[in-house]
Amino acid sequence: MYRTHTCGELRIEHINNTVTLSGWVQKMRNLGGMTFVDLRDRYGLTQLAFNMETNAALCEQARKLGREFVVKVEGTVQERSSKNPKMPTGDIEIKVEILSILNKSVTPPFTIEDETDGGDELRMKYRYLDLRRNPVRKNIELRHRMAQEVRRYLDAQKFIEIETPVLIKSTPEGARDFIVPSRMNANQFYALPQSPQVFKQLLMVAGYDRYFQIVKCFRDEDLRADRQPEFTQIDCEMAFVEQNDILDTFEGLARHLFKNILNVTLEDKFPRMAYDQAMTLYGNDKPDLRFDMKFVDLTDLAKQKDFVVFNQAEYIGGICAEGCAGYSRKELDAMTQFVQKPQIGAKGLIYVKYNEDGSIKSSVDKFYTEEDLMAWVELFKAKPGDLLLILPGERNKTLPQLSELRLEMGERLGLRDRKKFVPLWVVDFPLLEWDEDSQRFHAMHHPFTSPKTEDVPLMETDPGKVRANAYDLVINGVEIGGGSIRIFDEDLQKKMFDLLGFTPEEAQDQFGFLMNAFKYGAPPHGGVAFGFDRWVAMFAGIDSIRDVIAFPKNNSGRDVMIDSPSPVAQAQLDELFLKMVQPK
RNA sequence: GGUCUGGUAGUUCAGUUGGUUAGAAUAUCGGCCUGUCACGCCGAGGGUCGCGAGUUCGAGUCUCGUCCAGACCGCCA
Repeated sequence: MYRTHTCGELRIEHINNTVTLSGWVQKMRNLGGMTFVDLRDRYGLTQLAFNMETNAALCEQARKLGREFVVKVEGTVQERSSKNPKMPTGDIEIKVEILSILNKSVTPPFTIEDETDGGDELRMKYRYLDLRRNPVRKNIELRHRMAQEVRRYLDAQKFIEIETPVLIKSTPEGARDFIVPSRMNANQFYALPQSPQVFKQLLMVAGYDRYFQIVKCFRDEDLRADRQPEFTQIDCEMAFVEQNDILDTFEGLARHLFKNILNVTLEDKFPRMAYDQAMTLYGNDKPDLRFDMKFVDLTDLAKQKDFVVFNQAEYIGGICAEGCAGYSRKELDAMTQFVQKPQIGAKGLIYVKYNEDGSIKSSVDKFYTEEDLMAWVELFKAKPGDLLLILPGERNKTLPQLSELRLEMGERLGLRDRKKFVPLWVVDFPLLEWDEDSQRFHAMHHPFTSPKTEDVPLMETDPGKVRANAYDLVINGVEIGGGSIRIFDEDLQKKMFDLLGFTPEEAQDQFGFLMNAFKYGAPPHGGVAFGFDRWVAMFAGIDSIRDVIAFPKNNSGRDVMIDSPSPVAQAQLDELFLKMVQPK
């Protein structure tokens, strides 16, 4: 037998018990006459004590252990003569009687400690060692508990978990597909799913009216800290529901997870905000509502004087940064540089200081009187001591720039508290967005999203104005999930494909199976998918989803541990009728 | 596809206007030490300065190219 207990469970009440423990050598402390060894497993640390006086041979053996050796010990639990209140097992130690080395270890390339000395790259290469560290293990365990709670909640709501295929068909819409060549079907390819979208809709047609799956999805696009080529969704679909039924059901899921994992009670009804309003007030379709700082539209008021920068601007908007009137020239310059970064791209930043003493100082004093500026201050509802930050320009460029500025100010003012959680449903997304490159409309959500009934006539006259029955769940400015009520009518779906620029033949070729299915009694249905990795990262209080994935890929989509992707043998290529081409 | 930052001991980093033998901490190894738990003390080994070219009497340092890593933009229905 390898163990009677884990390394995390022995306490003072186990004194005099004879126990067997197995684990890894975390640390050795050789004091000469005595040697202490910290033994580690998933559950904790237990101190092993060896004494030269009582058993010299055993103590000599213990001194030869190295970091990360795997050992089994048998011995007696004894009370420590000097206890360690920082450790759960700090009151006891094992007086070892038998020590067996189960496996040796070479010296690990970095220290297996909470604060490791290893850099990211090295820890990725030796991920199996990094996973031994507490902070990483905690994230993986958190992920497990969240997955279990998702299943518990959805099962109680009569959802059933159904697996869908991974080798499916490539479709032109959306992200780039990963493709898999077929050996048995020469020159034909499977694609890995970007999501199980069409399968879950087919399950609705099949009458499985509440489906879910915690499932891998694949998108061959460039990566970020919060994006991986393969990622996990909580994928859900319901039949015989309207938008509100879905929002209520999944608000329930969110509340369940927050309560059972973080012990955070969220409000009973999540606020809902139309997409247009989110863009106007926050310049962003996923506003962070942990703080207010709404945009104020200054366009009309500011255009009354001889200031050409404003008079030429389509839109002038600003935010009120509370208590920032005391900002120095240096701080204001830093803010200006922030909005001028290429990623943000504003030309400049205008400020108005509403000082504590009621006086006003601005960067546009030459063009506006104190009375003019006082009218701005009133429009912003600013208090003495506040600072107005204003950006002019094209509306659809300035709103996102102002959003970046708002988030930066929120950060500087400490308003983005990681312990605070503010959920929001953003609803009424546009059905389509115009794509300049291809000179056609793209589906903003996906091609199966239903337009709002009252907007259907606009599909003929002004497709860009059509709103969709689509919604995103946003928490703290992070898009946690999104979904829509689907089209379940064959004719409407055809019209949608037509708007997206598919010929009837192309639509039939790509999505014929779905439209055929709709001929056989498709129920009204809709669903939602949550980015599970992002949700776990948020609960873990971190920004990178890599830290909540056991074996993540790097920036370039490589797994540096197994070194993939990698070339394959010529014979494999031949079997698949593939030929290599040298990249330019 | 683009912008920016970085690459020096096993590891994390420092390295001055371009100038002697490239340092520190930690890890590793050896010695001492009977209550440590970031043990302590003494000592030792450990470097193609990512790679290639160039400028120079002289390059870790400057220039160009290249590879790798990270962040961001484009992209991601």
